Amino acid sequence: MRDHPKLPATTGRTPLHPAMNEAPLSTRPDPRQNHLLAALPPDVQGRLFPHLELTELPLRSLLYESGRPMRHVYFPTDSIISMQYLLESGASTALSVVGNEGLLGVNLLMGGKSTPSRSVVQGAGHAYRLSRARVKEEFSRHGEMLSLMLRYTQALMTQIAQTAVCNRHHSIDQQLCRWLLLSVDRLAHDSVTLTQEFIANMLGVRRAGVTEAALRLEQLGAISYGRGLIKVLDRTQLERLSCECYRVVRKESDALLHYLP
Amino acid sequence: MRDHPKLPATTGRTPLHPAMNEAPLSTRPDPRQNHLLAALPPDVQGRLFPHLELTELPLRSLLYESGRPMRHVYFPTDSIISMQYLLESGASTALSVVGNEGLLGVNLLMGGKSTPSRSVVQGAGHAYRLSRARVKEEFSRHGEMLSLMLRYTQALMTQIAQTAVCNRHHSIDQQLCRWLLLSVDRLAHDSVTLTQEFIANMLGVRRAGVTEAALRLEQLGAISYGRGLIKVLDRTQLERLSCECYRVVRKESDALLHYLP
DNA sequence: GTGCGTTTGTCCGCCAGCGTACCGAACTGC
DNA sequence: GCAGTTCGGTACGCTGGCGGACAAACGCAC
Repeated sequence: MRDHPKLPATTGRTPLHPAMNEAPLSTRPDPRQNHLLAALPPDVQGRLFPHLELTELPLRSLLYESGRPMRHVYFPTDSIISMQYLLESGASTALSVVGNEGLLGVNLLMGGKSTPSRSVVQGAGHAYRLSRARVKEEFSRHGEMLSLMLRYTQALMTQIAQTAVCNRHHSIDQQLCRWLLLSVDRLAHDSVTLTQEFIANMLGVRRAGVTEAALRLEQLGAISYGRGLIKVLDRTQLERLSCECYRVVRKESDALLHYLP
Repeated sequence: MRDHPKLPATTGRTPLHPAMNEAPLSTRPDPRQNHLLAALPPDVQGRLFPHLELTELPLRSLLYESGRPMRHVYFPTDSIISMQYLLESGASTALSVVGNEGLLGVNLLMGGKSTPSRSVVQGAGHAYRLSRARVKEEFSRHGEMLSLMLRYTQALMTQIAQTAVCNRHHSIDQQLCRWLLLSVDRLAHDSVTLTQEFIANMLGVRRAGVTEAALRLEQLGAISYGRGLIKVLDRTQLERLSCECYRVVRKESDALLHYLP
């Protein structure tokens, strides 16, 4: 009963499968900006890298739509994508945040064709993608690719689980901190370009609720912001204000993925 | 800030690894009561079944403790287990409900050794278990076992994700309905033996909140209950009163697992 | 530099759920 | 059959976040 209809958000404003902008090889960013791709052994890289398609991901475009067939697996390089669930009422909740530490489309890897959730670009940038067939083929070799992706899946599950916990027990302030930290961790710089409206949609709260929380964080000197740009000024403080959920997710991903080759 | 310290729940009251009660082979329940075990091809069954250990799971015992090494994968036959996260404050939230349709310990399968969550028996009964080594060995064959478990993992992720959504947007009444349905779906009969206190711990809400919700459901004729026993009288109504979260989870698991061999 | 759409700040009434506490009824053990 | 414990019902004041709405600040386009 706490549903609050929201604009159907980004649906329809942007194409479902954003045009693939294939840049000339010489100017392509290094696929190894993505930690998972970087962690693959040379022989696997040799097989896969020629098939990677560079894809431009404009803000608010959709990688996957709920229930629709998924055609590719995406490896973000400098983009950030949120998995979120859109309710019948139009409200939504973000389930996880994925950047260059991970990939999108784990279900494809696991034999599924779609998910109930959708994936929205929350930080414009790029990703490399591989077709379903190509990924399956590599998967069927049961090599390093498989075990790496499975480990990542665990980290992702932890993140989703912790979102559930956070949604039940923690204040908007704490959730905003968690979410800012998760986003900033996945960027080379320390600013997130998003409006409060968008953030409210991510967290599944009122826009006004985000305004109030952001004001408090600004007064504490943890962030500064304005018109769609949030700068993290004091990371340490943000971590202190955040709930245990952030720390749990961080610790778990570090443990599972940070000792990559 | 909405944390509300609870009794550290079942911790310490019951042994972490409940004594394994190996029944004589003749009286062992059929492992195929568990849908996943049943779905394995005969050759895999032939390899694994001799190594299955029947385990008795008393109410409130723990299969896994947060952060502690996991030694077995469990396949419930007539028991129900909840994965839940225990917060520093002592509060908790259930992330998923697992019965004879699934298994516990997916992270083991995926190369992990522990999870931040713990697993609590919420319906006494039995499960078969396999040692980590045995499972890994079978997994390394990359056969039906692997693909089956991966498909189950997807269903589990959906359940956890939907818990996150539900926690954000739906009333206690709706969550109670969802949770009762998920539990009853995993039982041969239609009663759940649990106190309101325990349910409150699962959902991460006040005990009094559960009382109020249960009263409403009883007045509507959907359930009857008393002293730790809840009977589902009108399943259809319960589904109607429940939120979309239940339906999404149900549909997704059916799609992934119901067309099993 | 004017105008308009976007973004952010603020306000108000409302309520679900919280924390806490107390009580009686039902069951258990002796 | 009595004492002690567990379980469920109820009450009360409180508050975070909701829904809705309006206005000010900002910046882009012309």
